[in-house]
This record gives sequence, structure tokens and C-alpha cells, in this order.
Amino acid sequence: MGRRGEHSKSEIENMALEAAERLIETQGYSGLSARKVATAIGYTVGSLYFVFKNLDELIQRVNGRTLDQLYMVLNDSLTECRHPQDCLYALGSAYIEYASLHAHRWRMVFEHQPEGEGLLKEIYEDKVDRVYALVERQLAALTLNRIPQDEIALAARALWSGVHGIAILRINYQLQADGQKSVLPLMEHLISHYLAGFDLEQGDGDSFHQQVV
Amino acid sequence: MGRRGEHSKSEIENMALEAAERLIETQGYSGLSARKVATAIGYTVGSLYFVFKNLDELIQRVNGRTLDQLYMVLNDSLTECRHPQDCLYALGSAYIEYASLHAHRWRMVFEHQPEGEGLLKEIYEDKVDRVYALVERQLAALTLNRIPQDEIALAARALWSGVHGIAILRINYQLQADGQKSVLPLMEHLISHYLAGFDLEQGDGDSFHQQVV
DNA sequence: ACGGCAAATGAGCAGCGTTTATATAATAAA
DNA sequence: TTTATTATATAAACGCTGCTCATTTGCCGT
Repeated sequence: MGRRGEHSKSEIENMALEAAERLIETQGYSGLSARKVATAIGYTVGSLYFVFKNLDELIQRVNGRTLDQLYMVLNDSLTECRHPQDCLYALGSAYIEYASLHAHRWRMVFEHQPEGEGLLKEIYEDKVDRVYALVERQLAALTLNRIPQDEIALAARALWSGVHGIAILRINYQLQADGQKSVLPLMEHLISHYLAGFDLEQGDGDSFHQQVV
Repeated sequence: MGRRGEHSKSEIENMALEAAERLIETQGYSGLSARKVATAIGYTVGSLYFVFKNLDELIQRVNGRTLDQLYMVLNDSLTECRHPQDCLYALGSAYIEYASLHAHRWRMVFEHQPEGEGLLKEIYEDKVDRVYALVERQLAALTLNRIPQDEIALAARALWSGVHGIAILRINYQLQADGQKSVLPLMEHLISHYLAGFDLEQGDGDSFHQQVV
């Protein structure tokens, strides 16, 4: 049939993204295919390529939405904490919980290598930065803004690399699958040790102060 | 043709693994296919399935070899350090360097989800433990063996999650591609802060002492 | 009413993992 | 030496994949 006009381009786009997310959540990346997505929204393959350049673009769009969702969850986790260190625990806890609850979607964000350059990639990186900013804000508060922003940015990335790694541990080895409480002490252990070391190293001119970014 | 007898089963196995590694190193996971591997070693697809149960098994075998190689590199990095903290730096540096040099192979170790149970998976996990043991040994030395082994094991995983995350950062965002020196300060920053915090928390009965594993 | 145009299709291409009947070469038996 | 057996390698086939494109369909303005 020709133009049914039932859905606008952006409507189809949204339907496809939602269908793709559903497929990924339930069956993982390998369960995703253009034909499955198309069928799920009542169209055929060709129509998908009318809206997305290719599957890669669709995946990048899904990843963008995942990052948005993650940002919101993390942001919401900050409502019930006051001390920055507790807020970092809250962020870490929310991060690990999200990773556990949406393992497939979450993994895809980091495992899918976007090919080539493009506007999408920049948007993507902005979304990542926005998530990191949540951590940076707490670190800045904790150090009473006595540490330059670029250094805070690096510290956030270093620290969160650790939390991220723990989330991966949690997922890959199904560590304590019964209620993901069990890796939380590990996370708090990492953060507390890291922060404890932070105070000791105020302006001691170590190698970290080299220009890195 | 029938049995040419030019290569034994284990010879074909080796040839296939080497060919697969070459494909992955140069073209990444998506560049790997049963037919490509078979062609590369002068056989046809079917013969591959005479040696491996399926592609998944071949990949797991490649990952095993990668872990062996990684272990050796890390082990060798310890020859020129004395103080445990310097040894941890050396391990971190070697880890990040290996990840950068063999990004595709290294990523596959963590991103490929081995399906189902089996002997291979256990061997695989032993290899992972062997790598962690290198870190644990340094942590134990640093804390003068005053901390129980299971706690050291967790600390190693927490700390190395951070180093791992930094390696991911290095690869994903091509952080300072000109000589991977630039993320090393970040790694040392993480380790030094973490270790600085370690001494402060001797037996203070925090949540970390809960039974986790 | 009809022409033009946008939307949607579905057949087709090359490649994928995997299975299997078949052909072949080396070996064992007669 | 000839024959039978067995292990090995193959090629074809199945159903799937991402992606393209000629073709058809239906709406909308003239």
C-alpha cells in the first residue's frame, strides 16, 4: 500500500525506538533485528530505513534515551541525602540498581561502538557528560570547591570508573542475585576509601596535577 | 575430498584460534565469521564445526588465550618494582597498555557473554581469578597481611574495577591517543587515593565487613 | 476527475551460523 | 593386492541477517 498517513515520521520513529527497547530489554542485543522492530510496529523493513539511516543509528538513539533515563534516575536519587558522601553513595546505589534492572540496555550503551562521526555522537557525549556532572557536583561540594573544575572532572571519572566496574561485576557474575544489596558495601568501600585519600592529598603536587585534559 | 590428514585435530584448532585472533585484532568482533576463519586456514565452514561445537566455543577459547596473555604481561610488569604501591601502578599501567594495544581482543573478554554452563566457563573464571590474584598479592603486602584474604579479594576487585573503567575510558573516547601516557596519572590518582584511605579504616567495623561473598 | 507525489511494500542481494548427506582418502582386513 | 571400513572434508541447503530499490498504493492539490 502507499502512504497510509496513519503515523507521522516522528511517530514511527518513536514507535520503533520503543519496540527496539522492548526487544533489547527482554532478549538482549542479539534479539534485536530490523525485521523484528518493523513487524512489532506494523510496518515492513523498508519503512525503517525511511526513518533511520541504518540499524546503527537506531541503536545510538536507543542509547541516547537510556542515558536520559539513567540521568533522571540518578538525579532523583539525590532527594534524600544531605552530606555529599551520602549523595555519592546514593548515586552509586542508583547506578548499580539501574544497571542491574536494565542490564541489556545499560550494557549496550557502553558496548556499542558508534561508527563514524556525526551530530548524534556529539549529542551522545553531552549526555554522558551530564551524568558525570552529577558526580562532579558532589565531589566539588565535598572538597568545598577548593579543587579546580578540570581536576574534579577527572576525579569523577576515576571514581565512577570504579563504580561502573562494580556494576559490571554485579551483572557479569550475577554476584548475589537475590536483591542486589550485596555489592553495595563494595561500592561504599571503594568510595569511602577513595574519599578518605582525597583529603590527604590537597595540593601536594603529585603527578595528577599534570595537564591531562 | 576426504581425510587429507595434513593437520591433526589440535593443529586445526590452533590454526583456527590464531586466525580468529588475527581477524578480531584487525577488524573487531564484527569482522569475525566462521567462513572467514575457515577460509583463512584453508578449510571450509563444516570443518570448523568438526573441531568446535559452535562459534561461541571458539570465542571462549580465544578469550581464554587473551586472559593467559594478559596474565603474562601483568606478571612481567612486576619485575622492576619493589614497593607494593609502585607494583600496583605497574600493574595498572600494564593493564591499560594491553587494553589499548589489543583493544578488540580485550573488549571481547568482557563483552562476550558465554552462553550456558560448562567446563570452559569454569576454566575461564579461574583465569580471571589468576589475574586478580596479582593485585591481591600486592594489596596483601601493602597491608602487611593484617587483612583477611576474602576482604583483600573484594578490595582487589573494587580497586581494579576502577582501573578497568579507566582502560575503558581510554579506549572508548580515544583519550589522548598520542601515546597512552595521559590516562596513567588518572590511574595513579585513583590507586593512591584508594590506598591512602585504606590505612585509615583498619577494623572500624564499617559495612564492608559484612559477609559479601 | 485526474496527475503528481510521497509513503509503503516486498522481492532480492550478499552474507551469517549451523546442519547434513555425500564424496573422498587413508587405513585395516581379506 | 584388492576390498571393506572408517575418519575427514566438502558443498549444498535452511533460515536468518542488514540493507537496497523498483514497484505499487493511496492521498492531495489542481
